[in-house]
Amino acid sequence: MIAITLPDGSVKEFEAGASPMDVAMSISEGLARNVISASYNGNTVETSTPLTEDGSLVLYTWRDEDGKKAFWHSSAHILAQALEEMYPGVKLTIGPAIERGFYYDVDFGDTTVSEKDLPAIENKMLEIARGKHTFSIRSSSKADALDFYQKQGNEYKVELIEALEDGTITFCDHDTFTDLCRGGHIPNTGIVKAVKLMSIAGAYWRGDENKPQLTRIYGITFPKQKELKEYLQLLEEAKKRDHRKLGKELELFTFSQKVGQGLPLWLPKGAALRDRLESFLKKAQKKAGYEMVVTPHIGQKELYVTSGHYAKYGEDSFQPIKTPNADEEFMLKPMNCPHHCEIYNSKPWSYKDLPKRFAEFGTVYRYEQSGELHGLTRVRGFTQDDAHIFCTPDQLDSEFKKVIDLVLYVFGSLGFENFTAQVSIRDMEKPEKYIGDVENWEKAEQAIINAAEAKGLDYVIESGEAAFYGPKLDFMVKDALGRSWQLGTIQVDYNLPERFELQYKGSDNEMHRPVMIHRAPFGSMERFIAILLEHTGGNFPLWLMPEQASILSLSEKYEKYGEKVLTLLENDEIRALVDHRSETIGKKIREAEMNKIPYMLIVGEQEEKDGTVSVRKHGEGDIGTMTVEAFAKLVQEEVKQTIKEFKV
RNA sequence: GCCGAUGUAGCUCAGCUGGCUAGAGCAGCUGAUUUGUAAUCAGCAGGUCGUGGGUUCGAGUCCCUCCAUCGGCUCCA
Repeated sequence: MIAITLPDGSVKEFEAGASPMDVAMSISEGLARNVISASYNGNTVETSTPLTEDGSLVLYTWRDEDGKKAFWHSSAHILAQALEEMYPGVKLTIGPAIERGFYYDVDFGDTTVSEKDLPAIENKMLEIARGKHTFSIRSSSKADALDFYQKQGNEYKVELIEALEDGTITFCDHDTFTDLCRGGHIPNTGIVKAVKLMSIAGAYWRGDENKPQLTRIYGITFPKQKELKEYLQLLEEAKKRDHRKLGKELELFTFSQKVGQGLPLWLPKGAALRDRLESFLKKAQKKAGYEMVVTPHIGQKELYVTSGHYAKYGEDSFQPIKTPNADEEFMLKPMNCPHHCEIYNSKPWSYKDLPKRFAEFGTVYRYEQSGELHGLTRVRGFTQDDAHIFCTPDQLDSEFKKVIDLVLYVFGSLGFENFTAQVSIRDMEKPEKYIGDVENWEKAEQAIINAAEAKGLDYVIESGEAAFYGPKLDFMVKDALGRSWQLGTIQVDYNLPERFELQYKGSDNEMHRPVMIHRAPFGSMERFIAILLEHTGGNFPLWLMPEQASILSLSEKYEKYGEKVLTLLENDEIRALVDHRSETIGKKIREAEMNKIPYMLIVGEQEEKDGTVSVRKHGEGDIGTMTVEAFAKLVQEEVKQTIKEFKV
C-alpha cells in the first residue's frame, strides 16, 4: 500500500501501482471525467502512470493552467501526426504548449505550406482526435532513440537526443504516431473537440538566425466547440483595441510611405496628448530633483566610438551623415546617454553636488529591421522620456529605489496594474555580447535585485535580456493581444562613466568615478501611448483626453449659448468644442459617442433659459441637467481622482 | 533581414473562373430641414485598382520585381 496526499491535506491509502486516474475515480466519477493531467511529488505524470511510492498528488482539469498545458501539448502531438500523414517525409522538431495554445516547428523540405492549407490540416486533426487514441509514455535507450530518427533522416531530433542523458529518454505513442517526448498528456485524443490553426510563420531552428528556417504552425484547441468560438470572439474584440486602428480613428497619429516606414507623424490631437503626458512627468520629475537639459539630434561619430555604440551598432544603424568636410561624420543619435555624459563633463563636480539628475525628452533614431516595425510600439524615430542620474556608489541604492517609486507612480496614475517587473541580466554563456568588466556587471545586477527586493516588487529574472552595457529593471506590459512590451526601464551602468572618464572629487580629496543610472518611466512616448491606447480602448483618463466635453447645440438658435458655455469651461481649463452643425441631435450624439468624447453637453431652449447644460456621459447616457459650474466641478473632481500628486 | 499573407475612393468593403465608361455605405461638398439623447432628406464630387515590368486581342483579376502593411521568427542601444 502507498499513502497519497491530496492538495486539501487529506491522505488516502492505495494499492501500489494505482494511477492518478484511479485516485480521481475514488474521489468521484465527475472528477475522473474531468481530470486530464496530474503531477506527483512535483513532477508531471500521465493520468495512467502507476504510482509506486508515497507522495502528494495534484489532479488537473481543463480549468488549471497545468491542465491546459497538457491539453495543448497533446494537441501538438495530434498536429504532428496530421502533418506526417498529409506531408510524408516532413521532419518534426519541437512542439510545445504556449500561453495560449501550442505550435509545432517542422521542416517541410521543398514543400511550401501556407495558410490556405490550414483548414485541411485542422480536419485531419479532428479526425485523429475522434479516434480517442490513448497517449502512452515509454522509455527508450539513447541508442534506440537515435536509431529511430536517424532512419527517418531527421537531424533535428537526433540533435535533441544527443543532448539528452541515456536513461531519461521517453517517447509518447498514440494511434500510429510516435514522438520524442518528456510527458504530460491528456488521457486520450478524444478530449480535444475543437481545433483552430491560427497562423503559419517562419522560425529559426533553435532560435538562431544562422540555422535553417523551419515552418511554425500555431494552433489552439478546446474541449468544447463553444469555448473556441468564445476565444475567437475575444480575439475579435481585442482587434478593436488595436492602437493602430484607434490611432487612426481618434486622429492621434499617422504614417506616410513618403516620409518613410517606422516614422510616425503626430496629428494635433496626438501631439496634445503627448504634451500632456510630458507635462505630467516633468512635474513629478521636478519634485524628484531632476533638471531638464536639451541636446541636439546628431553627434559626431567619435562620440559613439567613445560610448561603444559604434562598435556594436555602427553597421546596422542609420549611416553617418557626411559634410562638405571630407573627414567629418555625424550620426543621428540612437540614444541620449553620450550627450548627457558630456553635459556632466562640462564642469568639475564634488561629491557634495551629487546626485545630478539630467532629464530630457530626447528623440532618437534607430534603424530597426524592416520586419520588426510595428505600429507605434516599434518605430525608427521615437522620443524617450530619458534621464541619467550620476551618483556616488553609495547613493546608487537609494537613487535606484527612488526611480522605482517614480515608475510605480507613473504606472499607477495611468492604470497599469498588470505589469511584470523583469530583472534583465547578461546571458552568462555569451560574454562577447557585453562590454565592461565582470565585477561591475555583478555589482550592477546585485544592486538591481536588491532594490527590487526592497521595494517588494514581484519580479522575474531573465537572462540574456540586459543591454550590452549593463543590466536593467524593465517594466513589461501586455498589449491587447497579450504580447509583452517593455515600457519603463531602469538601468545601472558602470561602463559609460568609465568610457567618458566621468569623475567627481570625493571627501578624501581624490577623484572618483560616479555610477550612472539610465531610466525612462514611459520608455518611449510612442510605445507608451500605443499600449495605453490598447489598455483603455481609447477611453483615456479624463485628464489626458484630447477633448473632454463636446457641446452639442440642439439647433443653430442655441449656437451663441453654446459658445458662452465653452468660454465658461475654458476658464476652468476644461477642453471642449462646440458642435453647431445643422445636424440632428441624435447624429451629433452618435458621433461624439463614437469619438469617445467623455462628456456631451446638450444645449437647447430650456438650458439657455436656465443657464444649465444637459449632461450625457460616454457609454452611460443621460446623467441629468446641471449648471455649467456644477459640471466644471464634476470634471475637476474626476480629474483629481485619477491623477494624484507625486510624493517624494 | 527571414517565412507566410495582404494592398480597389479619406475610411470600411464588393468586384465570380481575365471581357463594355470599376461599384456601395460612411466621411466630404452643395441645397433643403432647425431638430431633445447613437445615423433627416436630396443632389454633387471623389479611384492612373500600392509600384514597375510581363503574358494576352483584352488585366483590378494571371506571372515576375520592388514598396508598404499584417501575423510570426531573429533583433531591440
